[in-house]
Amino acid sequence: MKNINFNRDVIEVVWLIPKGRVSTYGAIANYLGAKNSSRMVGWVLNSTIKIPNFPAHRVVNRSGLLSGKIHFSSFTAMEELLLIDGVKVENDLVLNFNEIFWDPIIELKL
DNA sequence: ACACTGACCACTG
DNA sequence: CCAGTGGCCAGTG
Repeated sequence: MKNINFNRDVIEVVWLIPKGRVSTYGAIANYLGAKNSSRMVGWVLNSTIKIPNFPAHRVVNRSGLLSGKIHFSSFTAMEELLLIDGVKVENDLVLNFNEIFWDPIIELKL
């Protein structure tokens, strides 16, 4: 696996997303210097389903849509996990997305 | 080697 | 706001 470093970095950043906040595929890719490779972030996340307590549910797409919900154990699992975090979801959309958006480029600023 | 598929996104008109 | 387009790159058949 050539991009093992990228995989590890994605996982590392997602672990840092605080409870009650959400980030996006693009923001994480951008932070890791893989600006146009947001698809790869989703690809990495797909391999994290086996990691216990991994907060993959805190990563949504750029419009706050739960585009990854179908990859969870059940179709409601992602939304339920977000509700536990205190994040309100309606129609697979994070309601106050702009306010709780966690951008690693800003939050983990050098 | 080729074509197609994505947990995506920025740009353009 | 919406549709089209192109870029990204690991897997899969």
